[in-house]
Amino acid sequence: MGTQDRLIEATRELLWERGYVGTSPKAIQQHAGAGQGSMYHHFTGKPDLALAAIGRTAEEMREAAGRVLDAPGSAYERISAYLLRERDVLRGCPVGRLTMDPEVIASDELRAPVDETIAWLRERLAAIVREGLDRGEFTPGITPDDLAATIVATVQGGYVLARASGSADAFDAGVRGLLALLGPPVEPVLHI
Amino acid sequence: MGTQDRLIEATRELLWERGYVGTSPKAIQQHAGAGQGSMYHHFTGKPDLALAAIGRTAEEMREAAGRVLDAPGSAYERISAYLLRERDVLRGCPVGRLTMDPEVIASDELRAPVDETIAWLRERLAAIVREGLDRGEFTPGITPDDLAATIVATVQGGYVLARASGSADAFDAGVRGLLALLGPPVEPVLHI
DNA sequence: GTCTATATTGCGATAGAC
DNA sequence: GTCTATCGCAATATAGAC
Repeated sequence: MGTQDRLIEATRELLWERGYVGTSPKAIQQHAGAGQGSMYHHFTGKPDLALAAIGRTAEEMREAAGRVLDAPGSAYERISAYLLRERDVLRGCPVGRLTMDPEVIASDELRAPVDETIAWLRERLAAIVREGLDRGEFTPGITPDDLAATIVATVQGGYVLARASGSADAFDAGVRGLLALLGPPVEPVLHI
Repeated sequence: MGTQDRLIEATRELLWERGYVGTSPKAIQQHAGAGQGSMYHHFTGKPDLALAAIGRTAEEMREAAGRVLDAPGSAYERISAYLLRERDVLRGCPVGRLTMDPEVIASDELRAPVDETIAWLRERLAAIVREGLDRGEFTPGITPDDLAATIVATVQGGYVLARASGSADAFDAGVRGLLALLGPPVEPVLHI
């Protein structure tokens, strides 16, 4: 891994842990084992470096979520797999946490990858809900876009509850509550 | 309003807007119209001031939520009123946003009021869900503590979606999705 | 209680040698 | 490409006059 990569990786870690306003160039350099000159050679400054880091994190998140959502199974099973997927709950979501950062929100450039990632996730889940509705898995009257927003919000809010209480239990409780409302999964009618 | 009060109010605003790591003593003094000496006379330093500010915000939030949750009506109606209560969606939750702050989470003193407020809210909602279950408003099999966590998570996560997209619509969508799963409210059996 | 002065450290970046 | 030197400014206080 080259110096440039190490700088990006260090920035990703620190943005996840401390956010944008809480992350200093010096801290990044120390984590990356790189000097000042090195950092300012590869990047124009902190915003440029953050943009590269956020972009990489967003891409990784889409890949990880995509793997779960693309797996075979009923709509309920795939949503359930997404909700129950392994997570570092107490660390929170490396993308979602950036929405609480005033400087990220103030910058269209930095906010864009955050917005796009969450929008992508909502659309992906809405499509799965639509499939489930077509197959009679969910009670009719459900609006796919709304339910998709609820699913993503439950996850993002679950991190808040977990970090407030200092325990991952709160996240799990929120997920169980949502799954209980969604299920138990109705056996689909077999079209033989 | 005395200088001490103005300092606390300024800190509350800035903590809400920028979080703990993003809020400097100098910014607090400027917002409060107070000098350095004044601030360090009334408070021992930034953590002390933040503690006073967070305490007041937490108290205010419990009062506001309590007013909605204590109103008369069915469990569904009270939960619905809580979810639909007026909010400054794009500003986020002044208590929940603190969970993303590394220095708040690292300090037991600063985290305590955050933890207690969210725990109080979850317990309050769980009690209402229990009432609703007793009256047959919800499908049996629902676990009150879990559903309470889902409700709070939907709100907290709704802020994340809204801030990511730059629009309150995402928050509303998440709430609609949850209400659709919870309802439509079944007419309770009348015990005449 | 509030003010100004001062101190130390870190932030965020530029310059120029190697 | 990486290093050290330097810069101007802000963070987070302390000291002591008024």
